[in-house]
Amino acid sequence: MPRKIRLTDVAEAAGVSAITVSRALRKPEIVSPAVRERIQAVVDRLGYVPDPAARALASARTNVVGVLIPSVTNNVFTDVLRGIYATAETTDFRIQVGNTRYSLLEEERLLRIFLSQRPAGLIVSGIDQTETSVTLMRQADCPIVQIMETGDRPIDMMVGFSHRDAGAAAARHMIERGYRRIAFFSARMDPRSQRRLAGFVSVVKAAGLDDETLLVTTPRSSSVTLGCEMTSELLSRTSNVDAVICNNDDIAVGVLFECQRRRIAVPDDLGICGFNDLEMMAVANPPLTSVRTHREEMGRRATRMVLDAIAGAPIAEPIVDLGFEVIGRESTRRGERPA
Amino acid sequence: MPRKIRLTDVAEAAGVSAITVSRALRKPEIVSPAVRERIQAVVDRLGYVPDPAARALASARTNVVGVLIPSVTNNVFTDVLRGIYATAETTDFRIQVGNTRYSLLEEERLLRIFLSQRPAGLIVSGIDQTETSVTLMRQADCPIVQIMETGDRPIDMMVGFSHRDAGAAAARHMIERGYRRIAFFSARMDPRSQRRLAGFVSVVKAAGLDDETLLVTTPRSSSVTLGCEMTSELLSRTSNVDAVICNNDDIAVGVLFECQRRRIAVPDDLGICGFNDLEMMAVANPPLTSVRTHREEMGRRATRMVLDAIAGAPIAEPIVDLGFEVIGRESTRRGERPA
DNA sequence: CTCCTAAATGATAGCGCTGTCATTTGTCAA
DNA sequence: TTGACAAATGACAGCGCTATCATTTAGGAG
Repeated sequence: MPRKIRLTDVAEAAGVSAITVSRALRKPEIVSPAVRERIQAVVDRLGYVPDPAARALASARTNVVGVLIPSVTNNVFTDVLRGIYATAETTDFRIQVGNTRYSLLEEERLLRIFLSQRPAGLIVSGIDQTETSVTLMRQADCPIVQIMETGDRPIDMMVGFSHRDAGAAAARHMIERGYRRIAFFSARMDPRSQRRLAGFVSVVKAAGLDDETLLVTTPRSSSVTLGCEMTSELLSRTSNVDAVICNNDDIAVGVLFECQRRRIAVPDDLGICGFNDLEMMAVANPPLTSVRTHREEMGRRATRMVLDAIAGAPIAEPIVDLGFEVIGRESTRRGERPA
Repeated sequence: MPRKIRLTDVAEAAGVSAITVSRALRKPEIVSPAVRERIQAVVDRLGYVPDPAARALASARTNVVGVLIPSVTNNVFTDVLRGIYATAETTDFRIQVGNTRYSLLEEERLLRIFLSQRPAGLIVSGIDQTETSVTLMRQADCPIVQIMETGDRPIDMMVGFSHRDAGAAAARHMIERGYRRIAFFSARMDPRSQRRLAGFVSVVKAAGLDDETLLVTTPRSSSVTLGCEMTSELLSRTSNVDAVICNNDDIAVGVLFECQRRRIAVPDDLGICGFNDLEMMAVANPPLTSVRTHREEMGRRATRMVLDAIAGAPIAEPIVDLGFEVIGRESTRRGERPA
């Protein structure tokens, strides 16, 4: 293995000082074009790659953008991650993912570790950090974007949407489509799920349609299986229900499968609405209504905001609301019959 | 923001030299118990966290384990990732994921970047790296585990299973269950998909059941939608088919939805078999047969192998075959009728 | 020409830690 | 008590880069 090429090797070969090479690489515009090109040629010829550890030590700043998410398997976050990776991979910045497993304390622990490494930027999920976490982040001198939801009082920047509004919109959709006995299925009550539920509740209450027996929740994480089980549980409790809003698409698919098994007609006997609008919703049988969210775009946007802030660009919008759309499909297209 | 606590701060407070603190943290056993405890107390009190950049620079070795995977959204890899994160998060090592997007050249590029950072270890997907990548990895002086599949000639270590055997086993299962006109649906023909197809082909050929018109492939990435479309395509081409083996579970679910729409009876008119045995397969209607693979365990195992090797432990088994199981469910449980 | 200013380049000193070798301390046999 | 050897600890240099300040060069104005 040939000895590692260092900055000084490049400098020597190009006939300039080390610091000039350093500058040519980091801020080309402050080096004269002639020198810049000569250096670039040598860099290419020798295959020089800067040592990130040395850079970090000397500049007290790494090229790492930390990302804290609650799950590395949940579709919602992997979609966001894809957007983050896609945006970061054309730059010199590396993404480092921390998995908080829906624990605010684990988030705090990871935050400490990340911050001790002087990250270039940080992307964290949600707006419900612990007091300590918030303090840590306020003291941090790197750009920070909170993703997944919006709120007032951002730590620095935010990209997301209102989960409360989304839950309310789903409820309104069901009511407009003629459903009256609307159940709500929710797994893993993370803060965002709770806000969607709150939005749902506020709407059904206002319409005089609220009924606590129609709420099914569990701390287990969401899955298709869970959708089946929740359906069974609800139906064992009451048959007086004509629709289900699911806090996640996989639950909705589970409800659909269970309905098929029990020969419950969707959408006539039971309307189904999911959340996130995963790809499969459109091709299910029948196609399932869902609330579309913009997960990949959220990742892209958040990353761009961090990178812009690192570059010192002024932040036009510190809070970006990406919105959502209720995509009404056949699963909530009820025939004309008494409500 | 209080000044960062350094090693020397701890050393001073504990009344020892810096190097002793360094040793107490990295190799506690070579420091006397009394001193070790005194140092640990000071570390806790001051909240000292070592600077990874300085460590990396001084020791020419980072605490980063690089992971190269083709996709950050594909379920298969996110499950593996979960195993990797779970195993790594109890250690001082950080995971850094590189997304090759199924491109061997991108993989090579990322490999160069990763290796230039002197990673503690590397986990790469598959066994089909470019010549250059292989050379780079052979020259690297860190442990490397290839995951997802097995083969002879590992670069260093391997954890996976034989995709060819898995494809063959699925084919055998269908034949045993009485299917004779067995189609094969495959998206994104990555090397592993191709090997599963090859295993399938070898079995149907041996049984005299091979028919090229029953092969449906596409470079598009797999999805439920794709399963629907492939079903339509196949049926527009021929109706002489009694089963489908899908190279991915989401395709299988798509086939199921399309069958439901077309009122094709599963399993009597068409048997369906997926691959990976995602959670939803067991609760679909009817439950879908699939080939179960051990993705999370693969991630855990690979990470443990890397960590053990870093720690200098002898490698008991450099090649670990995790196997697979055909989980026969109702979707391939055909009633008694002429084949 | 000279002087002044800005642009370009360089010299120097670390960043916080660990590798290496040197020194001190402790233990035990003779 | 002494010497030999291992265990424990320390001194020092330097990993590869960049921040900071110093110096040189270029480009006009007068």
